Amino acid sequence: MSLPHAILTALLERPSSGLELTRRFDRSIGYFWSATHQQIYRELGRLEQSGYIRALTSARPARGRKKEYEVLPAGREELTGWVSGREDPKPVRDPLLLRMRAAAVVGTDGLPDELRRHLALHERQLAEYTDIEARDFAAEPRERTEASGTAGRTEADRLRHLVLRAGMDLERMWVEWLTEALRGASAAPAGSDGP
Amino acid sequence: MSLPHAILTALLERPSSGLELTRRFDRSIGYFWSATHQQIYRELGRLEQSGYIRALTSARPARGRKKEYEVLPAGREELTGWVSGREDPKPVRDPLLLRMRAAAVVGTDGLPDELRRHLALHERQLAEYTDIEARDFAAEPRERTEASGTAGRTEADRLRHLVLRAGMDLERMWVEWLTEALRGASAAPAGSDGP
DNA sequence: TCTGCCATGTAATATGTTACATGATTGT
DNA sequence: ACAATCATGTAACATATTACATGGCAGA
Repeated sequence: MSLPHAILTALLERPSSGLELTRRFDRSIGYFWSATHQQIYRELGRLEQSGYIRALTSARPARGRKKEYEVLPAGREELTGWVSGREDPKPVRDPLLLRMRAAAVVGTDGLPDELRRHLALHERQLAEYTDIEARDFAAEPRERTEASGTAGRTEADRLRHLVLRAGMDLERMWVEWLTEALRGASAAPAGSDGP
Repeated sequence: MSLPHAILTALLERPSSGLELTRRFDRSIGYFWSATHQQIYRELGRLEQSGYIRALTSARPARGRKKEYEVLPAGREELTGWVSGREDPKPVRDPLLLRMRAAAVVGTDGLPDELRRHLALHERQLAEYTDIEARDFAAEPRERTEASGTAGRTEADRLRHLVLRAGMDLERMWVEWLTEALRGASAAPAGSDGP
């Protein structure tokens, strides 16, 4: 049940239309919660029906017309409740790990290439995050000098920075793990599960 | 499309009934690919219809009767092809990160407790993996001395060990990240997003 | 025979993915 | 007029989750 809350968060940060939301789910928000435009439109309809959000701009429900949404008080309450609630971390579900386990049974044919490919992808993602950090969180969290605006903004920045750091830590973890995995693989490139 | 391959892998490692598979998906395999018994039974039916697996034991299709499955050659081929194919890593999708981003907007009320709870869970999971490693992969991968059986078994062990290491690395990453997140949170325990 | 557990399954719902359809706007 | 693009949507399907139903078997 996270998609509606992801949308509420995005709309609180800035009221948007469906397509604008879709674009943001391809960038900042999408770095830790992805969604397609079909999901977003469907969910916008539900959120509106539940009284959590409201459409601005025009009373015409025309098809090709831009429709902006904003969050209503009930939506903000719902989100606040969700943030403070409990939700266990979901168990890992990673197809690549599954494929390695399968390779232990049917042989590693073609796997090393795939590992190299994934390594490159994760390195690229890490580089992207590093750029974002340099741009959006340049200095280290200074100890809240009087020059840094309201205390609220500082705390919000700390949280957003933490989220980005999690993304970076994850990418780094995969880069290191894949590097280690390939170190052993190069010695035995082909399938070698015996007869 | 990973669940059928997870099941094929599990059945190749050892022919099993649906319930036995369910149990294994709660332990070893479940550490990187979880599934409920409903998913498993449904998928077993499909795999049988596709000619990838076959039911052993008895011709009686009775309801409460145990039914063991084994993988057919076509199933092994399907799995081999999947291992060597391409599949991009899925973008991260983590509710906790989403909640932190939401907390940056609506306040961090109740979050630190939840972070502590997650920290404890990840520490426990890491400890469990550490136990498994000590039990199943005690010695470091010796350089394939003549005493270590067939070369194939050694390679398979290396792969299984790598998968476990990925799980450990992930847990460690979360433990460190949550610890860091909590270091800053204790100073400002309540919601503080300002007016 | 009753209780508890093993084992397999159905049904309903929620969520996510893929392909396609339709109208509006802008530039040529 | 036409093409390209913006913008919102429908439909069909695939996958995952939750709750419940049914039968078999073993022991008190």
